[in-house]
Amino acid sequence: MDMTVRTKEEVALGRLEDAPGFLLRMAQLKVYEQFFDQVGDHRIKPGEFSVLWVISCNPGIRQSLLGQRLMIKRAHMTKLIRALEEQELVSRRIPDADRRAVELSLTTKGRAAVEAASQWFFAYEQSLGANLSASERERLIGLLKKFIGIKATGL
Amino acid sequence: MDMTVRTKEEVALGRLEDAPGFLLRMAQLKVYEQFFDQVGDHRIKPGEFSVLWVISCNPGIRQSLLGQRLMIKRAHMTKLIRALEEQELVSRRIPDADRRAVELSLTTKGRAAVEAASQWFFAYEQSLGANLSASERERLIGLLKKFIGIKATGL
DNA sequence: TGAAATTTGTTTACAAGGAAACAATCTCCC
DNA sequence: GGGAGATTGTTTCCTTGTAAACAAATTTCA
Repeated sequence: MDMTVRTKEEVALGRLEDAPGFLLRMAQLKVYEQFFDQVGDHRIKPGEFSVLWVISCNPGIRQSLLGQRLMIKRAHMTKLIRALEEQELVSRRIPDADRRAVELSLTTKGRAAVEAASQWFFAYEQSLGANLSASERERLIGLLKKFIGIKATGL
Repeated sequence: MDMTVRTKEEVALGRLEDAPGFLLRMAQLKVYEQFFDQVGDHRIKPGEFSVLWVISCNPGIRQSLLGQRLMIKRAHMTKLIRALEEQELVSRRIPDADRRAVELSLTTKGRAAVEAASQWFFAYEQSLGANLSASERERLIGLLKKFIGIKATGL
């Protein structure tokens, strides 16, 4: 006799199976996996894209505010912005009103990069959740927005 | 006149606001933040707990299978298991049937640790999504399960 | 005013996690 | 049987992200 499990589907998860934190982690890992399958690695990564996108939506946004909104810690944001600056996608400006702060904008090259990347980025986002029906997908998006505290319109 | 945003809520996200991959990332970051606020850092981390828990649900499970189920890469699993072994929570056994493989079980100490940790772990999981109604929370759990490919019972 | 406390960003040192190359073992198929 | 190829786990190196200490500027408030 042999009690050991053999396939991934046979592995018992017990109560973990209904734990939202665990499920969110698994969902995010699956999304990342799908990203590398689909988009490959020779382009802007999702994290970088979100930073560029939000700067393009909010020109002159302060680094600290951008970090708060995207839940990126200050130390990491410094590195991200430096990397984007070295690629000449982002420009930094110290405002006179507060000389500790940094205001971020896209360069011309940065705007072009966001324009190009948003094509495949949103196509990839659209492809996520293909195993859900359209209404389930909408409902998931609405619930996630509410979960993280973005006003869920309608739902 | 001054066009710059000042508070987190004013930051425009544009189309990103409806991108499931982005929302999942934000949700997971929020969960992690809440974990450290609530549980503190002097205990087992969520990732470690999930490994211990799944071993306890599937005694003798092979390392590779555990990794597949929890979407943990082999290289990282090696480190995790070694750390747990050094804490004498997990024991490794090379089966005769396949001497490449490793079968994992909990030690007595490991079983006690899971028993104790599951108290606060599931309480913490229960506290997630407190800003959702009970039915919304259930629906979110069901949709996440379907999203990641665990059979969603009912929903 | 002017010292104490706060905010903003940077630096440094570290933890979590992944990719690629590797060694050992096992499976397949001639 | 025995080689080609696949699987399993480990090691090494690298990327991503965090924590803590710090410097500079700003705000608070006696």
